[in-house]
This record gives sequence, structure tokens and C-alpha cells, in this order.
Amino acid sequence: METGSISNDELVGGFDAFLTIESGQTYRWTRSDGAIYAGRQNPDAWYELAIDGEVVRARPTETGLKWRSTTDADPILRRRLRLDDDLERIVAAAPDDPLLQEAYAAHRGLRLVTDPPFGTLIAFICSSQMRVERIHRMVTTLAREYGTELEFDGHTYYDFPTPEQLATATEAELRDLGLGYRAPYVVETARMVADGVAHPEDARELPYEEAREYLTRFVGVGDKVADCVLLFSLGFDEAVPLDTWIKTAIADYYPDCDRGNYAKTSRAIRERFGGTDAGYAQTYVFHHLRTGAATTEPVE
DNA sequence: CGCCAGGCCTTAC
DNA sequence: GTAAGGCATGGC
Repeated sequence: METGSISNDELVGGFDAFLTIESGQTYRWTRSDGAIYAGRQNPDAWYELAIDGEVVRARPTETGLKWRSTTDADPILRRRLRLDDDLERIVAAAPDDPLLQEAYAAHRGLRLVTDPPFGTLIAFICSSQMRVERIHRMVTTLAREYGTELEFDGHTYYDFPTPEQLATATEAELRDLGLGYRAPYVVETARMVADGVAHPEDARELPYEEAREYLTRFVGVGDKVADCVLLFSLGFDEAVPLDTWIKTAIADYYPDCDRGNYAKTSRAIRERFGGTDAGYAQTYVFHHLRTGAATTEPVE
């Protein structure tokens, strides 16, 4: 076992584990008190992640982040929670927009995440018409039923299944596990990746809009889910997933950005949110609206 | 009971 | 290319 810590002093712009992990971007983490996504913090709870055959437990402290792990967790935490992002620069460069500025000010320390592409693809296929707590439950269930079991500190953890592991599932099994109509989508997509038909990783080398188009070849993946995979796992910080909350934001605050279809509206709101870091802006606005924290008046 | 949740698929035009 | 309807499940 290894232990270590990461000091707040090194993290430009700060870091908030609760906001970053529990803002609906990543569904891979669990919390030692079992109360993740319940909307409240617990300074005594550890965030736990099973990934790439390793287990990482991390807990925020007054001076930063303390961790215990099966391996050196420093590079894992820095990559997965984007601790080396210059958040101060990103916030400072954000457009002078009332709702966006309010969101950035209200949730300081919220960072984007970088999750593994296959797991992110499956998680957001599951996300269709589903609340974040239940997406987390589905992902956790898939890990428990099909993922590799890992032991650490006397506890059992489950890595998210590989495409090959998940491809052994049947639609009936996944329906029994509560995935509903998403069950065949998950099975078919897992088989596509396991069989080498396509891999979400292949989208990484493409220009943004071509990458989004590429990902929609997977079953259960439309423009919105594709944008989530690009933003939360493939490093496309310009991606702005148009989900129900962002569509509400467009209707209430940016009506001129509604261009009638996904591709054109996406371009307009991406431009409004500052272009290259528009995905960061999207995640703050999403969280701001979803938690009911917004006080900015709608336009007109 | 009805409504909604980080939508997508099929079908019809 | 766009529009309408169906789809599982659980919490309120």
C-alpha cells in the first residue's frame, strides 16, 4: 500500500472534490459512507475509485488531498481530476456573461474529469432520461456484475468491465439489473467495441465535429451522449452537450443561440461560451442550474 | 395518480 | 433533413 498527499498550494485555481466528483460528469467513484449523489458533503468520507486494476481512496483535508492506494495515486488523481488544469486562467478567460460568471463564482474548484472512454461511453448511454443518482447506480451495478474484483484495505472494489467482459452480458440480464430500454444499447455497443468494429478511443484523432459524428455509430449514442464522451473522456474541452438543462439555459438566457437543430445550436452556444473552453463553461452552468443555485434573471 | 429524468430509435413525410 | 411516438424505471 502507498500513501501520499497533494497540496492545495500546487493547484492553480483550487480544487473541490465534492463538486468535481458529484456534479454528474463521472459515475466511476464511490464514497465510503455510501451517500454519494445525496447532495451533501461528509468531511470524514473517502472517495474511492477502482481503475486500471488499481484502487485509489482520496479524502479532502484542510491543506489539500490525502490519498491511500494500491499504487502511486498522484498521477492518477492529477489526470482523472485534472488537477493540473490552470482553473484560474480558465475562469479569467471566460466570457463576460451574467449566468456564466455567476456559475463560475458559485462553484469554485469544480474541475472537469478525464474518465476512460469505454466506461464513459456506456455510462452516458445509460444516462438517457435518467437522474444522476440512478446513472451512478447503473454504472456501479455493471461494475459489480461484470467488472474485475479488486481488494484493498480489507474491502472489495470493482473495476468497470472491459468491452470483452461487458460483451458477455445479455439484454435480459441487463433488464433484470434495471437498465430498462438501455439494455440492448449497452450490449450492442459493448459487442461492437469487443469485436473491433469501432472504439471510442478512435475519435480522439478526429476534428471535433467529426469525432462527435464518429461516436454516434454506437448504438444508443446520439449527438448529446457523444458530446459527453468527448468532453469527459477524450479531451475535447470545446464540446457542449445539449442536455435538458443546457436547452433550458438556451431558452431562458441565450434564445438567439437556438438555431433549430443540434449541430447549429451547438456551434452557437459553443461560441457564446468562449470556444475552446466552452465545455468547462457548460459543466458549470449545468451544475448551477441543476442544483437550483441560479439567481440570474432570464432575458426578456 | 401524473410528471420528469445529462435521449435515442424507428417510422413517416 | 425534420417531427412524432414509444420506450423502462423510480422518486416525488
